[in-house]
Amino acid sequence: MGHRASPQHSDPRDVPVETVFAALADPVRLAIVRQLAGSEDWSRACGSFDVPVGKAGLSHHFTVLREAGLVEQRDEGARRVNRLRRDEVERHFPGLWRLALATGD
Amino acid sequence: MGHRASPQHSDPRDVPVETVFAALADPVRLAIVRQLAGSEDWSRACGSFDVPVGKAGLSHHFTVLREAGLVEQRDEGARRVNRLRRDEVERHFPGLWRLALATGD
DNA sequence: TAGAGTGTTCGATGAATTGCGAACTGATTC
DNA sequence: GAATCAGTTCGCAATTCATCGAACACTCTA
Repeated sequence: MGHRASPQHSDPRDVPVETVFAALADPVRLAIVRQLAGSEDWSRACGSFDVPVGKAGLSHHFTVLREAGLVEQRDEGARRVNRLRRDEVERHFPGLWRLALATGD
Repeated sequence: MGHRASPQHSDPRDVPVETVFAALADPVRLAIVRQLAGSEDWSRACGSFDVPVGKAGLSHHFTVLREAGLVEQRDEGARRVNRLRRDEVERHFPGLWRLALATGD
């Protein structure tokens, strides 16, 4: 029977810019966001990212990204798949993706 | 005799974007930056900002802002005056000021 | 030169963050 | 149904961060 509780999301319009900056200030979360940016929407499960933390830490980082309004998650069978909220975030924080995703060469 | 040691600055081009995000993720530092943005260059001494921290904390926050390449400081007599590095930062992190200075209404 | 003003540094403290392993839930597969 | 896979939650240790008061250094003024 039971469903799994759907993850709780924030609307980017309700998120203060400090929260967005704090979310992206962590190297693990920035790596997640960058890998997500190079992937198709809903194509990546949480465990599929190349980051140096265990799954408990990973779960925490996705919570932070969700609450910052940067990532959306959806359950798909046993897996939880992700997408970057490209358009909503770009509308409310124009230029943020350009900054966050720049390689910094 | 003795001079006072000039503050040490980072070139915005050498600063990773995580560091910039971390600097701006703190509400006190964001308030400083916003007040600085509304002031003429070199017109504001460190102690002139309306933020709810003592001077020890204030000194720390200015160090963080300097090392993030966001603020420049210069000694002027007994006072240390500040300016926002508007152009250099805008060149290397285009759109950052627009994000950081937006009122979020 | 004594005092006031401005800002830095030090040491301590408390809070928040990050990380891990273990136990747990739900979904899939055998 | 049993084993497995994906992810969450809990409890804990380690680290970092923000903050304060006190002591210090430097500059200006009286």
